[in-house]
Amino acid sequence: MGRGASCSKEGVNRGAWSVDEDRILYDYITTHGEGKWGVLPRRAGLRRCGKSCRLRWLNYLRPGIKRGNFTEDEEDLIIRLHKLLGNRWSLIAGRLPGRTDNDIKNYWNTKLRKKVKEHDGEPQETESPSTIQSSVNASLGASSSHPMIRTKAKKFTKASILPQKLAQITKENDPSGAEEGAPLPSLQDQDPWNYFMDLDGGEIIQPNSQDSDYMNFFDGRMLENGVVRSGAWPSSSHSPPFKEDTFESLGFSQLLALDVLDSQ
DNA sequence: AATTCCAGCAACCGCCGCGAC
DNA sequence: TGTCGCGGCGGTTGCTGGAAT
Repeated sequence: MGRGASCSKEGVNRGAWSVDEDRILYDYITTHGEGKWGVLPRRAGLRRCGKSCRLRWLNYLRPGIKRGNFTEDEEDLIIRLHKLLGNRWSLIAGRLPGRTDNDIKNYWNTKLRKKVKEHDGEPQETESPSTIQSSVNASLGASSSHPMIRTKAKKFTKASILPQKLAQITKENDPSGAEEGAPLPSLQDQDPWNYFMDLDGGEIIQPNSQDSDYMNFFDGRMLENGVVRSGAWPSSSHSPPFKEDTFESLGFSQLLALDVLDSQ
């Protein structure tokens, strides 16, 4: 393979890691902690580049790594998350404890992609044509000849959701048809995935920006770590439609912002 | 038994964002 | 404000072992 500026020094081992190298790396990190990947190989006495050490640690040596077959639940979760997030492997991995992004990416490429492809090839009986992708495309005015868009998901620890949009989707998902001004129904007894699968990231979830109207609307009262804080809902008569721990129960400690690129 | 094919997986590459200076 | 280095991420490559021929 090619070069790699940070890994091009001569005398650097490449390829599969030996048991000794693993032991050295493991001992060093358990003693000194993660980070400082650039200087780690020299200090640890490894003839590897820092990136390689980081990858080896994160994908193989790190405690708590779950290896072996994926369960059906994990498969299902990956498929759902991939539908929602696309190839944001690190984010998907964050929702599957013990699984690494590389692991999930490989599993997707070798098994799930085919599985989903076969499934999608069958006639859709229940699924609405308004998939997430199409809704995003529609919001962008994208033509059908360019079904793929490039998205960039970013992590951020504070997020806001348009309350009007949440009220709308909450109302749409409420079969009883709550009246205007009535308290928003709780999602407690509903499948929260329904909401995530309908989310239009570019519309509901606030992209990274510090000076938008959304910020002003929320008057500085934000979701923190994806959790709606009590009292943060702008309308004093409405409780947040999401339970305090709704996101956390889904495994979401963070929300996502989808920045759509090449949108013109 | 030998060879070819292919799936699975570990590792690498290049790019990008972010913080430090 | 611009530059640089580091860390993180997604795409891709290439090795390995089992299945098929």
